[in-house]
Amino acid sequence: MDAADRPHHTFAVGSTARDNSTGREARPLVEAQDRFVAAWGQMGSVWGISRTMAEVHALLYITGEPMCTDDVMERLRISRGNASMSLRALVDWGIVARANKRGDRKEYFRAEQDVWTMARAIVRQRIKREIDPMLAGLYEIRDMTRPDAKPARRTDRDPVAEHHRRLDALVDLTITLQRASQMFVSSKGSGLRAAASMLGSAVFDQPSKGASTTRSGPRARSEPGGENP
Amino acid sequence: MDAADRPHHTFAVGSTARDNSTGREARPLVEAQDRFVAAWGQMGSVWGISRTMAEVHALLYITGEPMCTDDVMERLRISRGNASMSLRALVDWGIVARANKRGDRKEYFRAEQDVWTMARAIVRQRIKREIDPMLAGLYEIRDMTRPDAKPARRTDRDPVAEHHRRLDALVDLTITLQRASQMFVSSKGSGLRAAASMLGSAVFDQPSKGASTTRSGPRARSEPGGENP
DNA sequence: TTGAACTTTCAGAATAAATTGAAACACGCA
DNA sequence: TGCGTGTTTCAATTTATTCTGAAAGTTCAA
Repeated sequence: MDAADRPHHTFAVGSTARDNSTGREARPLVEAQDRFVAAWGQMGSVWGISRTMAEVHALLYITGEPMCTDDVMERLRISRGNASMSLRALVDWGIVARANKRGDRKEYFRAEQDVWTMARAIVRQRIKREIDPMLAGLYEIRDMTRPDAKPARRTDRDPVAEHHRRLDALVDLTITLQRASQMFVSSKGSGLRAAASMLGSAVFDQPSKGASTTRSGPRARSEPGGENP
Repeated sequence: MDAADRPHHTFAVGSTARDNSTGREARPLVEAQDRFVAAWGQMGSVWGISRTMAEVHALLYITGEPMCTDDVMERLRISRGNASMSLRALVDWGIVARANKRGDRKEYFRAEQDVWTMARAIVRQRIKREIDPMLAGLYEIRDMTRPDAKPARRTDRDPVAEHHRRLDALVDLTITLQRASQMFVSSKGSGLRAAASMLGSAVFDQPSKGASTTRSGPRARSEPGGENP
């Protein structure tokens, strides 16, 4: 189940085999581009953005050319509305920029070409859209039950206390993830790689007992582990 | 639009307010649990697993109790089939374990209670299901076009060369992500946090100018086992 | 081997999400 | 102002995903 899934994309190439400095390699190149577009689209649907939006991004990235709405519509065979929405969303995410060609009133769009900059923009958005709200939710839920003034009849097996402990553990995990991500976002160059190669395989780990539950305070930093696929 | 979305879950509590050592705090506790279940379910759909699967996991985690299929069905008001599938998937992911109660033929399930262990299991699966296949795909696509023996008429503006450069940059990013994730997976304790606090804020980044694109050769260690989600 | 107690499967139904296309909307210019 | 060009919106529709529930499958004790 790869590219064979959406035949209309995979082969939508035909007429689009446009001019290349050397006309020669054109067809295979375009086919490879389409394959990439399809693959990236799949990936997109796995990480929660619409398949089309990911495809539009893939197209802009892999060709490197600024394109206007019509170019995208034609190449991807999608409707004007869809193309417009997807482009706008990509601009919102900060991985595609508007660009104007002089003497042409149309708006063109070009994808960020540096993959690390792109990755940072994506992580930034995910912090904002996923991590932050999750954290807010966890706090709110935790506060639905009072820690219960009296430390429970018998100290053992207090369900509410355990419930709080579990939420706190999750809060702790989430905060760490948030900080690590923020650090990556504010890094320069290929931040993650530098960080990763620094840590010998040995450095990881530490006991880690009592989770920190308190809302703020400077702490961890590192790579977005498996965070943002 | 928070919990108000799915009224049937948010209020499915009624009869379920079961015995707690102290019957007192029961209702608020159960409500907080349901709220957590709903929140975690939302999150799940963002990261590509089904809402129900995430809800089942949330329930098992937040109660800390081993539960059988019927318990889950009743509490979440879902069908037997759905409960069964979700539980199995969670076991596959390695974040829920089967457990048996003596003198009871039913199968019980309990969620991993250590959040870091849980996070590692999740990252492990995502490497396998998302990163590895993506990497395999990128290599395959890159190989669709030959690097073109002759170094191009004019050295500048060779579309195929640029195409390769872009794919290589992505490969590089993906491999780094893969390695960082693998490192997290094989860490102990609260790996990420420990690692994070090690690196001063300064270490990040490195010039990384012309994108270290030359990766080529080594096929990385993906597991193109052909299988995907 | 039989059958009660559980679990898994899967076709169809229900639900959710993405897409289209045409109308409404901006903008700059003669 | 009125017009041509280009962009955005959104109700209706199409497509994809998830859920149900009953039937089929397992397992084990007797």
